[in-house]
Amino acid sequence: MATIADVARAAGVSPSTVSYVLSGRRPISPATRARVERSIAAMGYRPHAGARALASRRSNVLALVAPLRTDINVPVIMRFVTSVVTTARSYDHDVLLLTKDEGADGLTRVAGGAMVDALIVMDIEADDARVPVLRGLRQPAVLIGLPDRPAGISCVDLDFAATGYTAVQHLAEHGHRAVALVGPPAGVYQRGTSYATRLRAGFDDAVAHLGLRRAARPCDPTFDGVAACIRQLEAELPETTAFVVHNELALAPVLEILRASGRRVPEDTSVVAICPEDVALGLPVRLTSIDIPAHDVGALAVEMAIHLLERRHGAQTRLLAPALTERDSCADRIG
Amino acid sequence: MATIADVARAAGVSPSTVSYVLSGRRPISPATRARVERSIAAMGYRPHAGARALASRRSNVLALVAPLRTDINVPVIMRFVTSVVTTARSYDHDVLLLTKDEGADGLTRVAGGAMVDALIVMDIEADDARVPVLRGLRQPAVLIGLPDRPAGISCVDLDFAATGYTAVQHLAEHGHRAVALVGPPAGVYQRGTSYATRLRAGFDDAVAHLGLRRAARPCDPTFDGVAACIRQLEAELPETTAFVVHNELALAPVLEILRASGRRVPEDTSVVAICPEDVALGLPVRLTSIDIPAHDVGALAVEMAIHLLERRHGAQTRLLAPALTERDSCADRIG
DNA sequence: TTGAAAGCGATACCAA
DNA sequence: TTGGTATCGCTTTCAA
Repeated sequence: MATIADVARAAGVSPSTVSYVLSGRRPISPATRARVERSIAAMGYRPHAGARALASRRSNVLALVAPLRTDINVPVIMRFVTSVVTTARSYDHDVLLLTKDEGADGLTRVAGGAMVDALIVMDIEADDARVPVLRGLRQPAVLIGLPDRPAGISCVDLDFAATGYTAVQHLAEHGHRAVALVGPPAGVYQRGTSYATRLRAGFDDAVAHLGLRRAARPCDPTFDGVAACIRQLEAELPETTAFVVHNELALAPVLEILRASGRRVPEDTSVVAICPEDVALGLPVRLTSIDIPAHDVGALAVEMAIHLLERRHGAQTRLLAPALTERDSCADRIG
Repeated sequence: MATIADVARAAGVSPSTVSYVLSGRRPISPATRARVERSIAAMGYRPHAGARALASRRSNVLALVAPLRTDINVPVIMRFVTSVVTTARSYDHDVLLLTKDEGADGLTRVAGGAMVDALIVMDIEADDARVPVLRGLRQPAVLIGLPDRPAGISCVDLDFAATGYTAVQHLAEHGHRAVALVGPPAGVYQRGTSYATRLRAGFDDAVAHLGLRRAARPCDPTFDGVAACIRQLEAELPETTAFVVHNELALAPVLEILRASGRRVPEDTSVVAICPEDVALGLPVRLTSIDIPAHDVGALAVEMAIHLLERRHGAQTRLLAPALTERDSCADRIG
């Protein structure tokens, strides 16, 4: 493989000049630049990433820790990952993918070995053991999610509390007085994954402030699981006229079960979903929904990481405001 | 950060001894080893990945190129990714994730810069422009999928031709004489993604050999898309009594549409799915299915890459035999 | 505007 | 069984 010295020789300049042509960190005369660039192209030269990382103390790689489980919410995860990878590339970084299962050790491994310049960590739990570890690292970190004590670490996420509030408010404005929440699977709550509890808190707040009645349950995203969930919700609150569904995989079964039991959406029962837009559009009824802006959140996470690296700012928390889109699953409650 | 020299000094040995303790590439006396390991632990020493890559000509990173689009087949992709990442870790490698959108340039970039020791590439098209590029790289590559001309490159995949054949054969054994194929979205065929055409070929082979009639169509995985697809299939072959569905996202709509039009599964209409096991189990009817063994394929791809690196063998193609699991969506055709 | 050379932090060869 | 050290390929400071 050609090295920087080979290129320099071929161009009749010193290695440092080649380096500066590549980095643009000092002015180069047009003539020299042209000769160097021609040699680079002719030899198909690529800087050795390891050598570069060693000398510059920058790997140009971001770590992304994703919950690679098959049991939940896969399409949304994939959207975050896609957004992070493509945005990272636009900042000249690559992405090293770790699973959440590696836990804190994985973080110290890739950070300690200087494999990565910064870390982006998804699926943050309320009392996440990884947060103190991240605080101790040399590299900056951005959390996608919100732990109980985010001090000193950057976070970015949808504002799930506002999302829960907004969903209920919308239903209240349509005259609904009794609303039921179909939540994520029980495991999500048990792990303390904070988006679930935050949404629930906003939901409860709105119910209280607006003087409604409510029922709320976690929900397994299988057909039987959804059926059981709805049965329990209606046993608890028989006058329910609207559902807030915060569980992407449960959406199709919810619609199917309502239909099978003779309740039309939206004429008899209203539904507000919290899910990505294309999911809301891909079901038999076009769902009124609050988007999970995975693309924006992922891109913002990368930008924050890059800015942290450039010391453009310190740790900060950014919660994106929810946006509700009215479609065909919500109607006025008559009478 | 502590370096190997710091550790050596603290342990009263030379840097090379520390290196050999870490790599196990030469015998070390128990006493020395203990002292070194104690220093390593005490100082929290981690070898610098870049320095190591520079000196050893090994990054211990695998590139994984995945189709990070949101429009198709997301959960299966995620399974491949998960399997590759976890298996790579078991061979002491990390995974750099690239999107298919980066194309051949992405491959030459990470390979040319020696960021990775080997590449694993998903979603291979019949005449994939990346294959000749991979052939020219210094690093070995493993394709998940099967191009038209795989010479010189390792491939691993489910045997989709055998899968299509098996699905039809199973239906024929149950007395079905007219079968319809609900395929992947048209885009998948247009891109020439080979699994789609290979399955289709096996499907057609079986139909011919067993003397059946058939219709086959691509299918958009939205509710409306599936409805249109089924309508067209039945217009083309009104006597259809069974569906082979090679489109994960279409499964729920297919069942719903059949049910809505008064056809019971399996009493009136049989369905064989090609999909991951948990998808087959998560629908209102437990589906008779042929598993897409994403976990096995991903793990095998990593193992092949590692063996290629160790020069344990040369390029080879491995197609995994399909396994059909009978569940509740297939019944004998009476009369 | 450019060059020379000192690191960066490992590995692995050559000696002992 | 261990040590010394050249080497990997680049960045960046210091000089010119």
